[in-house]
Amino acid sequence: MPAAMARPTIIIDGQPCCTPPGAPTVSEADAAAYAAWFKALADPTRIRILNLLAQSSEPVCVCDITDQFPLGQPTISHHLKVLRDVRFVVAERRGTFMHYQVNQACLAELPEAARRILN
Amino acid sequence: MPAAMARPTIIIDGQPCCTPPGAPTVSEADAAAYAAWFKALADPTRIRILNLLAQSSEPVCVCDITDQFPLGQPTISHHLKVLRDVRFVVAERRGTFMHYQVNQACLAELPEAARRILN
DNA sequence: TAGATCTATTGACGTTTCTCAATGTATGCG
DNA sequence: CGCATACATTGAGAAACGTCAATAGATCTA
Repeated sequence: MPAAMARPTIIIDGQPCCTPPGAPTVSEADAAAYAAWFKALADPTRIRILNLLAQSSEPVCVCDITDQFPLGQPTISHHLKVLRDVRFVVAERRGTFMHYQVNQACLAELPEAARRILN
Repeated sequence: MPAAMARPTIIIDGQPCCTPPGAPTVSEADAAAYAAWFKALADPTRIRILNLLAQSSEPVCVCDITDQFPLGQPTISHHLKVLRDVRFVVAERRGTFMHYQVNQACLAELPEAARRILN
């Protein structure tokens, strides 16, 4: 609130500044965790990688993902690591191939997070 | 897909590499737009600012927001601008005060975006 | 008009992010 | 074993981000 005066005395246009809000209900730790989730989604390529994986009923190998983007294999591998770190995708080996698929369970927690933030 | 061989001939552990996925259904433009939304949420402070605003039935002035965080006023102002730019919050003047509130309509589009990405 | 207050903008600095080229690792095959 | 293939990691460079101090703009009051 404005530091200069005690609150109830501030009147502007017949209205007080505002009733002071309480502290956020989401803790700093939770906010950091949610931000990490959203950060993983904050890149167009990762959005489209998720979209591509979500369309396939079977796990998809890295080379087939790479084929769909004008980016090098290390870059795709980097994005997949970001998505893996927040568990939005899971990987499985088959021979020399790595097969990726979306982790529905983890992504399903997003709306619940949004609800907690906005409640 | 692997460049070295034609697909049907690849057999590893009795399994082909994988059936090639189609292109992403989300366009580059849409992915960029969604990424911009998530980017606005990809910071703990902005998460908590939204959370704070969502708790208040009335619009909240900047000074009352600033009071809740160990950050300077320009930094809070910057975060509010980021949230304004994607319309997650709206602002209104009352005298010298700016009053912010969440834009429920805009935030309500997020689950729909998630559905389109993961469909 | 002059001063005070609230908020926004600018410029700078360090950190993080995205991308690529080069290299490393793991697995399978001959 | 040695080679080939698929993927991961490292390091570097450019761009974007978060933060602050300083300044500017906008509005009210006297």
